[in-house]
Amino acid sequence: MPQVSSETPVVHIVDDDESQRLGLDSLLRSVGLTARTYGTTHEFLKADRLDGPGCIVLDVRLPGISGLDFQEELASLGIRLPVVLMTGHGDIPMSVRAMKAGAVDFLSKPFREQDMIDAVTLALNRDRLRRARETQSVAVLDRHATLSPREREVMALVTAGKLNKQIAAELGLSEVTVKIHRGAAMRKMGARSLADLVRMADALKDQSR
Amino acid sequence: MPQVSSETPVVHIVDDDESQRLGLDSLLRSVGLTARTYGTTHEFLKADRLDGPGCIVLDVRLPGISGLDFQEELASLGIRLPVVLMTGHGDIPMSVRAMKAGAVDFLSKPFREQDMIDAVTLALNRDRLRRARETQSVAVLDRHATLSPREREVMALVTAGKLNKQIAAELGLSEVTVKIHRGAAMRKMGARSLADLVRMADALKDQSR
DNA sequence: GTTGCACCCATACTTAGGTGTGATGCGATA
DNA sequence: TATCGCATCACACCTAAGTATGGGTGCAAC
Repeated sequence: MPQVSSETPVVHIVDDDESQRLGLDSLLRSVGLTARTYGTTHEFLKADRLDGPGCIVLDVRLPGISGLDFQEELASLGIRLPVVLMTGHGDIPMSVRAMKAGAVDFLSKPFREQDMIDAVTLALNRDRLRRARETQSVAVLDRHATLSPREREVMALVTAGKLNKQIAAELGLSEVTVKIHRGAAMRKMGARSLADLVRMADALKDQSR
Repeated sequence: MPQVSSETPVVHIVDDDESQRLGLDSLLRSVGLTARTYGTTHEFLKADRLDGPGCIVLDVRLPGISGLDFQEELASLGIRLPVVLMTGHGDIPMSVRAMKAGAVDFLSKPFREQDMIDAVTLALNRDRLRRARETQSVAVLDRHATLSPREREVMALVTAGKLNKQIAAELGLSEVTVKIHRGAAMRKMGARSLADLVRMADALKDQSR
């Protein structure tokens, strides 16, 4: 039996039809993937490890809420797992809406098993990529949070390409003080060069967008 | 009559049905947009100003080639105008394929006029954004092309955060020489600070990807 | 063969960046 | 109240960066 560490990606299957759930579950297990099944979105949201690696396979027709609406709700909840949608009674506007909202794929039932496996594989890859980027920039964000307000201010101006002298004038400080804050920013951010710091500053901007 | 300068975005309509073409043309004109119509992809590809701002409204069923295939062909031809697809006999897999390939929207005929207008507006906005980014990084690319091989080499190491001393050692040069190349790179690239240069170097990397 | 360009370097000098010592004041918290 | 983090600055010192002067080579185009 494969070990399920917190690093093992989980495929979350949300479908109100139990036989569909079981079928999908065994399909994904047959290719070595780990799956969890849920009959409702509520049940899914109560589950843990939603912040771990994985993806979601979501039926469009669910009790109480449309899978499409739920897809948008996930975003506002900060759950950024890639979503694969499936439906038995879909139409083109539905699929277009789903894809616009960032779905990895939109499969009509009955689908070919290989199509589902491909979609899930793609979704997991996309998640892995996002996570890799995320861990990098979260580390930067954490370090940036340890800066004092002044240090942040100086860092912003330094990475904007200003000279210590100009920064001092702009903030009404002496040049020495700027150098001190600048040095502290470099140290706290773990930047080994100005180029490093510039890239971190840009990563912070991307983060906030 | 509105003036059509090279800055006016053009909506390229590709549809083999003439009445459809005319209808779309007048719809778009009614909201102040400039449109061109084509009965075949061939006719479209012979047109000029395909590198100007605009977007493409493409019927899926075309003589000789599927609109979906043509969408992919456009990419390989380097034509990066956003594409809005429409069809009278579409299905979900078609729409999903189109959206995966980057289509702005996929409309089933008959569509609501407002939906087409919205799609085209979105497409034009997307094009405007891409163009703005593009002109920036193309300018950087041009300037980078004026650097001598050594200057490029030094720029790469500088923007990697290395000290002149380290660069000199790595390239087997004296530190003065490195400074000269470095200064030349800054001048030719139009960088007013090291931070500037670092961002340009990163833009170059993005470009190549 | 001269002209132009890329490339290289030494010396000398100026400005910018970085650090350490030592000191002051402020506000929050233990 | 004492201590800690933050912010501030002066003085001194060192390294790094940038520029100018002046000179050298090799290569390719005209």
